Amino acid sequence: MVAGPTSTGPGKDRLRLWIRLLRASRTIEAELRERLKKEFDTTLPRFDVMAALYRSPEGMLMSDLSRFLLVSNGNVTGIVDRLVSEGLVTRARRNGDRRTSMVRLTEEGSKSFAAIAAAHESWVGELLGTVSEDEARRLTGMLKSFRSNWEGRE
Amino acid sequence: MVAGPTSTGPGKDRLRLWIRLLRASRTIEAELRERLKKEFDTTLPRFDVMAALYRSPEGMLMSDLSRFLLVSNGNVTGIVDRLVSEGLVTRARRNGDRRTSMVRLTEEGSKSFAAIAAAHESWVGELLGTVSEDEARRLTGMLKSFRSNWEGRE
DNA sequence: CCATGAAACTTTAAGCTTGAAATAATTGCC
DNA sequence: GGCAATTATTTCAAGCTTAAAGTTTCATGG
Repeated sequence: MVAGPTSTGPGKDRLRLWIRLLRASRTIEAELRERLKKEFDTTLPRFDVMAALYRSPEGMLMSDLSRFLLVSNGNVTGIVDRLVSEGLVTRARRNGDRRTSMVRLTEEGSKSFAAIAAAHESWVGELLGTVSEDEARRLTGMLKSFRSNWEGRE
Repeated sequence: MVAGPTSTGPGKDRLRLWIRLLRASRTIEAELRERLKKEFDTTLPRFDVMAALYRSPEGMLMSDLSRFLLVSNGNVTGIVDRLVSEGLVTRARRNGDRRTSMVRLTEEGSKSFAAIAAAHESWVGELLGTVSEDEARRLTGMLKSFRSNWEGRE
C-alpha cells in the first residue's frame, strides 16, 4: 500500500493522495511506536485502548472499544486480556446483561496513561512540527469532511 | 492511536490532525484490505510487495523492499516466502554477492498484479470520491512537504 | 592470507490483526 | 413458557509485525 501510480490519467490524483496519506501515517506511527516501547515499554494498541477508556470513566463495552478503535472484536479481547493481567484495566461483569462487561481503567492504569499521553502529545507536536498550525487546521478540516461523507455513504 | 485530545491548548491542533489522519488511513485501509481479500484472495502486504516489484522489473533486494515499504527486514522475508511458494515471485541468487538475491515478479505475478492494481486504483478513486481533484492535489502537496521536511531532519 | 568487523539476510519470540466458528445470554414471537 | 433469531463476546488459525539474536558472506587492514 505504499507504491505509486505507474502512469497518469483520471483518478491518479486520488491514488497519489492515498499513497502519501498512507506513507505519512506509517512514518509517524513507526516513530511513535518506537518511542512508546523505549520510553514506556508499551505498544500502540495498548495506548489506544487506554486512551479510549480514559475518555470514558464510566467504562466501555468490548464492542464499543472495537467500534471506536476500528479494529475487530477478537483483537480487542487479546489486548484487554494483557492490560488486565498487568493491572491497568478491569472487566466488571454487569448485572443487567451477563453477556457484556464494562471495561475500565484502574487507578494505576489511569495514572499510567496520563503520563504516557502527555509525552505522546508532545511527540506528535514535534513530529508534525513542520506543519504550521494553520495548515494543520485546514488539513484537519478536509479530513473531517472526508469522515462525515464516509459515514453518510450508503 | 485513535482517541482524541481531551482539552484545548498549544499543540492540540497537531494532535487533532494526527488523529484524523490516522483514522482516515485506517478506514480506507480496512476497506481496501477487505476488498482485496474478497475479490482477489490476497492481502495488503502482498499487494505492497508486488507493487514495489512491478515498478522495478530488474528486481529488488530484500533490503530495498523493506526500506521502500517502511517495514522491517524480517517482515519482508515472510511475505516474499509466501509469494514465492505461490509462484508469483522469484528469488534469484546473484553471482556477485552471495548474501543477496534479486527478488522479481514472475510472469504470472506480473499479470496477477496488473489486474489487482487496476481494481485497486478504481477503489481508491471511489473511496476518496468525496475529495475533489483540486483538494486532493492540495492535500498531496502538504503531505509532500511534510515528507521532505521529515527526510531532512537531523 | 586471514582475522575482525560490517553487511544482507533469516530466524525467533512475542504480540497484533483479521475473519470465521464457537459459546453464552438475551429478545421476540407464537 | 418455549424456541428461533439476534447480540456480545471469546476462541481459533493464519498471517503480519517488530526487535533482537543468529547465520552466512563480504571487505579490508595487518
